[in-house]
This record gives sequence, C-alpha cells and structure tokens, in this order.
Amino acid sequence: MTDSPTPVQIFKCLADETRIRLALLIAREKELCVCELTAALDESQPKISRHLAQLRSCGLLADRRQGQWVYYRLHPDLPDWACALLENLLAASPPYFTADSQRLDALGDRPARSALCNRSTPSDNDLPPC
Amino acid sequence: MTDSPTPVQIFKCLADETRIRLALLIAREKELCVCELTAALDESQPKISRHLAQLRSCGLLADRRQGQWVYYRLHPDLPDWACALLENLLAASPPYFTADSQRLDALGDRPARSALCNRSTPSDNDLPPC
DNA sequence: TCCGTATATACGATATTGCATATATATTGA
DNA sequence: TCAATATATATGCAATATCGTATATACGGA
Repeated sequence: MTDSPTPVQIFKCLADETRIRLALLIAREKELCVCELTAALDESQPKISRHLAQLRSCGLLADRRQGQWVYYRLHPDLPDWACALLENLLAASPPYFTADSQRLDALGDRPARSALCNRSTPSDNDLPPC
Repeated sequence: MTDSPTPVQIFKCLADETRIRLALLIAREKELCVCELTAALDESQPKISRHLAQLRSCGLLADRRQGQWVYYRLHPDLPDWACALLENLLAASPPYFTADSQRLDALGDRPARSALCNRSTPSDNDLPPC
C-alpha cells in the first residue's frame, strides 16, 4: 500500500463502527496510542489492534513506535477529500463519539508523547487537520 | 429505514465500486433511470438494480416511477456530511467516473423526465447539490 | 537474563456480501 | 388480452469480514 488509498478502500475501512470510532478520535486528538484507544472505546486490545492494522494498511493511518507505545495518527498523505470527510463527520459528532471522547478525557496518567503533538488539553488543537 | 442513515450505513453502501459509480453519476446528473445507469456503467441490469436497491434502502437514494421508467436521485434528507462527501469525491473525479460519464453522454434517445430535472446538457447544472 | 506491560498476529467459527443466472412484476401499446 | 420493454427479486455459491480466544513479539527495567 504505497499509493494513496482509493475511495473504495477508504469506505471499506470506515464501514465498521469500531473503525469509525478509532478514526474520529484520532482525527480529533492528532495522535493516540493503542492503550488509550482501547480504554476510550472500552473494547478488547486484540480487537482494537486488528482494526488499527486495517486502517493502517489501507493508508488511512500511520503509526510510530515511541518506547513501549505505538502511536497512531492520520496518514500525512491522506487525500484531501478523505480529510474533509473526517472533519465533516467530526462536526456531525455521532453519538458514540461523544461517549468515547468522555472516556478518553477521563483517563489518568496517559503516556507522554513527543513534543510535536504534546498539548495540555485535548481541545487545545490549532494544527492543520492532516 | 425511516431515519437518516448512520455513518456506518453510508460507508457500507459506498464500500463497493459499482455503488460509488452509481452514486457519483447520480450526484452529477441529479436524476437518472435504471436503463441509463445500466448503459453508463456497462454492467448487467440485475446487478445495477440490486445495488440501487441497496443504496435506496440505506437512505442514500430515493426513487420515483415515471411511466415505464424508475428514476433515482440523491435522497432529499441525506445528511450534510454525506452530501459534502459526494461533492468532494466528484471533485476528485476518480478514473471510473470519467469513463462512466462519457458512456452516459454518448447515449442517444434517453427517456425524457419531468420538467424539474429536465435540462439540455448534463453539465448545465445550477441546482443545489441535495 | 527474567519479568511485566504493550502490541500484534494466528486460528477456527459464524455472518455478511457479491455474483451470475433465472424468473417475476409492472407498464405501455397494439 | 398479448407482446415488448423496464425493473425487481430469488437462489445457490464463493469470497470476505468479524469476532473471541490464545499466543507471539517488542520494549523497558530490575
């Protein structure tokens, strides 16, 4: 998967509620590690990991390992229309997104990440979307 | 399916190239009948009909019968984010869309439709998207 | 090197999806 | 009422997707 993902690939990836929830949380937070996502969605770790792998292999997400943790972010080469799609969906704020966000915000002792994406509050977010 | 379609439903519908092709052509043309779509996509009639039924039952398309023909259009209650999605995808103009459009434009003697959507050329389109 | 935490993958079961072919229904005109 | 055209649905099969559980791998610290 070196090329930019096709519309069908993107839609297949998002045709599952778990993966939509992951993508929306990551779109809002810019970068999250697997354990944060597992807690926010309140699902089993293998299930989260499997869906993340799918989002990564279709080109929607990129990952990086920092020490013990693996952080996922939107893929930098995501096509414009796909970025816009996630933005619009975030704005529409489907029900599960609210619940997931609250669980995420309630987490204590989240692992620190590199300076680039470190920020005090989850909503303190002034970077461009992708 | 009386409620507005959920994101998962929309994405499942669009997670198939045939259905993307149908949705994009209809988004551009506002209204097309099954025989026009069958010719434009160059696929079997049952295949087109089945996918149209799926798009309709998820709330993405609406249909009306006019005489012998059944016309499909974007569902008037489609959520804003879904309309924007189709607009953006149209703008990105994936490869198959160009070919389908050309086959459609090359069709002779297309059935006339009601005044609302009748127009001289396919690109003569100044109505709001949804 | 051993342990604990974090993450990824393998496996088998079940469910869903897409297709081709055949057939049914609806409308129009003779 | 019959034939022709347009559209929809049924059936059986192959392919794919999802899940839970179990297990493997990677990293950091003692």
